[in-house]
Amino acid sequence: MSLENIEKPVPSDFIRDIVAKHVAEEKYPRIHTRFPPEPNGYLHIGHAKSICLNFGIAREFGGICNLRMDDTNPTKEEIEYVESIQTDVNWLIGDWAEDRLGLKPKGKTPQTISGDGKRDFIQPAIFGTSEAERKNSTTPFEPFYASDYFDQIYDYAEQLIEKGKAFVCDLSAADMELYRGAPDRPGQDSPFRNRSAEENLDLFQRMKAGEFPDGARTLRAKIDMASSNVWLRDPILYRIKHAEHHHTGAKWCIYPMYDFAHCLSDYIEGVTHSICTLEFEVHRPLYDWILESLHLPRALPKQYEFAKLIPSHTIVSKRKLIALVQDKIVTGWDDPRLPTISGIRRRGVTATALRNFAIGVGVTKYISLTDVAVYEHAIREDLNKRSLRRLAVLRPIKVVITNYPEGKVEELDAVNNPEDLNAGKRQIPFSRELFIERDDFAEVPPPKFFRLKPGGEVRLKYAFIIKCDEVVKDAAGNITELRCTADLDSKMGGPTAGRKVKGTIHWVSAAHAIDAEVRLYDRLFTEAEPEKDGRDYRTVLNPNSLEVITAKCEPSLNHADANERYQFERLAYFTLDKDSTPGKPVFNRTITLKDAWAKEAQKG
RNA sequence: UGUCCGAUGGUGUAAUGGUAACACAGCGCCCUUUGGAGGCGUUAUUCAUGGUUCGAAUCCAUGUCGGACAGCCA
Repeated sequence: MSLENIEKPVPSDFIRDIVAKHVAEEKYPRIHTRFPPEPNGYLHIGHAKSICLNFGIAREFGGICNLRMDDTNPTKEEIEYVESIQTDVNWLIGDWAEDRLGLKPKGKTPQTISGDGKRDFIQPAIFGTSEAERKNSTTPFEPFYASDYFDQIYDYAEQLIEKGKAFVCDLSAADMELYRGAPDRPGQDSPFRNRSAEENLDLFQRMKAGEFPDGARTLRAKIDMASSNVWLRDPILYRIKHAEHHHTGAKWCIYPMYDFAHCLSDYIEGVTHSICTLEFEVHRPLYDWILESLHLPRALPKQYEFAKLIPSHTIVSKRKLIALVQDKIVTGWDDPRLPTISGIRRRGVTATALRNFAIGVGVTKYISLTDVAVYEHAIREDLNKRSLRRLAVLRPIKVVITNYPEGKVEELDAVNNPEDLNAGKRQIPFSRELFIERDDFAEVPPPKFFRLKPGGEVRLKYAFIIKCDEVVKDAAGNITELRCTADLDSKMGGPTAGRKVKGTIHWVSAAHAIDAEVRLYDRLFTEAEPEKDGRDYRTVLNPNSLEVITAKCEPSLNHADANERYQFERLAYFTLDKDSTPGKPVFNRTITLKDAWAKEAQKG
């Protein structure tokens, strides 16, 4: 079984309970969910939860999950985002749910079916393929687009007008706000509410034909201006926007609103369970009203809502993320400190780890703050199992082994991954002059310091036990070199190999070490809730969220593989960054190892 | 002073009228050629009040607190 396929027990939550019940009742021929982002920004960790929920359900119940661009507002959406969304979704679902991904042949628009003298629109999904198969296929696939249904949605709007359930309204935006009332105060009917179906049809067609400027008129549902639910107070279905659309070009100058387009898109695609976040709870009656008013021939989709993921020590709102990029607080959408999926990926977090986290937080209707420590645990748990161990010294100090011959080099065996012996071994060169970590030596050791100290002994990982004989300093009193003697019998297999010394430290041979740029990433914010009580998140930025250093690495790291994950022993997990060039590797620190000594040292 | 939704250890979730459990975090111990990983142990929980019931985290009522909703955004 591959690492990717090691999964936690199947989760259970209130939505899955509902789905399981529907499966038992055979309510639908097949469970069909969808993940419907608006292509107006990059996907982030919150979307990851939604992706895992929707694809997870498809996977557990033998269903399909469509990827759909919810692109009904041309002024906010761009192709760049459409592409990044596809990349991120494919990466996240990987071989976990790739065969549940519902797509369609490129360019395909809904079929029209006539039965009982009634039109019906259907946009079926193709699924059951792997990403590799799709790439090699002669027929290109693409995600679904709400904008592919503009003709059908327009048709539905006319049907509503004919039924007397929608009207063209000439109220200005300001007047409409006045007429809407407030949550605790009823609204008033629009003076245009009782236009005839013929007049409405004519006006709506002229809206489509481009006769009116932006904002001049809207198409509104005729529901109830006195409803306690503001979303039922004759909500806008269509607005005029003379704007080019990234997918439909200049074809339209009227665009449906989210509420009108979404439920109908779900219906056209045969979605059974339309899962969204809690803020849409109050929209649900409208979702149902539109579908029921149209008297559609097939089973209607139902909307279910869950609480979105709010991770601590970060921000997730699209607007704020854009600000971080624009203010150059981070380097771009894929900055490894960002909670965007592209940033998370670049940081070195695996799709498996992100999924385990996103699934592990559970699905409820309670709005909670998820401690970033839970996320970090999921990353470490995954990386511990898969990462290749390597020796690297971040902040070097020179050590000379005085009883080791000058010019001698020996290759020592080192295990690649103690958690997976199949990962094999490699050899590391050892010689007279080494680098060890500055923090691993203390001239005046604090209590419980297990590392190198004057007159003390420590184990060099995979090598000898050494003893510090002399501390060499420059004129300013800075330590420049440690002179040590090795117990030459103490290496693996040697007579004194079993000798117990309290500490084991990492090292590299000075002559053989390669330099690598290492980017040490940390949390972007120092506070769990950067914007708590309306505070400006800029006041709680972590000044140390990125530190760039040059590290001394064992030679094998010259051939580091971008698809691998590495643990620099005793330090942290790293992955190769895309900025690497041949001979000049750049490593990103994904997450530190747990550091029990740091905790202990803090107590003292 | 409207409608809807919610409340279980420090945090996040489970228990679907029948012993309040799991994970993270914390603390302690064991083990360790990573102060990692692993193992063992431990601290700590049902918003309040009333009701129904043999029995309530679960059902009902009232209250308290928190959230969502008044874009021609999604």
